[in-house]
Amino acid sequence: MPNNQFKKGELYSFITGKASTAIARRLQKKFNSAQLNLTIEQWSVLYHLWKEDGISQQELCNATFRDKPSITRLVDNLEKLKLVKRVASKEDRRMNMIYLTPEARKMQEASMDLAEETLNEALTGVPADQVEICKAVLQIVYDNLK
Amino acid sequence: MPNNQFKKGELYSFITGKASTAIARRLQKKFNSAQLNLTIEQWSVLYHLWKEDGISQQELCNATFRDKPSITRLVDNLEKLKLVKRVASKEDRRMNMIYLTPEARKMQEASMDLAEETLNEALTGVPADQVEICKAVLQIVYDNLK
DNA sequence: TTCGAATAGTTGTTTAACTAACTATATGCC
DNA sequence: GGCATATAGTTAGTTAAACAACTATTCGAA
Repeated sequence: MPNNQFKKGELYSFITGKASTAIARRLQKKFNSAQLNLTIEQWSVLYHLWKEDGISQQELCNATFRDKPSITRLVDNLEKLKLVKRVASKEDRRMNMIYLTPEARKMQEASMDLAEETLNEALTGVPADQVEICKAVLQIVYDNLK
Repeated sequence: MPNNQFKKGELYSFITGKASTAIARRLQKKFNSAQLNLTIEQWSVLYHLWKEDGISQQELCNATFRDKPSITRLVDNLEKLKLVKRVASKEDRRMNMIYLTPEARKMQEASMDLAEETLNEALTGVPADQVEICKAVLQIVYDNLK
């Protein structure tokens, strides 16, 4: 049952997601200024590996909401940068387990600090309770469409 | 002055914008099913031209939050699809004024209906006042980073 | 009036998303 | 055991975003 909250005139910015692209753009510039040679997409993969590495590409697909070809290419590029290694699983030879290199571990703190800084800039002037509501709405939207 | 609303553990989904990509993906599938041979990015350009055509590429850049090369290529592809025409301005020969073709005008209603339907699906179960708060927050975020 | 700066748009390069088609390995059923 | 099916990952092709470098036209100030 549609709830018809949207009129045709206001569809645009919700669909095009200009806020999140602006955040990503700002963070990318901070990475460049800090000589962190990383794209936001590569960072988003490392983000999950910093929490736990030695996971399969399929698990990275689920964590980052990307399809398999996208992860194949991101891991390709991260491997070229010597930030991760593919290791064939012994239990299931179809799987590549992805491990961080020491260089990648060194980048965690600086890049997370820049991400936190970016979000604080983005959310300046927004009351904390509205941020919470916004996060909840975006989660519901994602779940509705999954 | 940062307001430190974010802990490091919850940065991810705000930056990666998974909700808006899910919406765009859903809408793209509806376009494909309806034989509307359009990408979401092409649609986002037509969206502004339906409101007013005969505008310059620069004006399309501002309206769609894209840079000039992106609009050049989107207009290239829309021209190949015979949905728009570039017409050199008589007052300022640097400018291309972009006009819709009759075929493009025919696509307005069906595509806007699908966009509205997609948003209603996305926002099922979200109270209207929370949608308003979320829209306001995303607008502030965009303005903060602009 | 002319020359430097600003503006409008294009082209080339890299990275990435998505789809479809593909290979290789594993699983499960007969 | 052998074959159909599912799963993990790769490759190819198209579209798009971001950035830098470029051309052409216009504007503005000495």
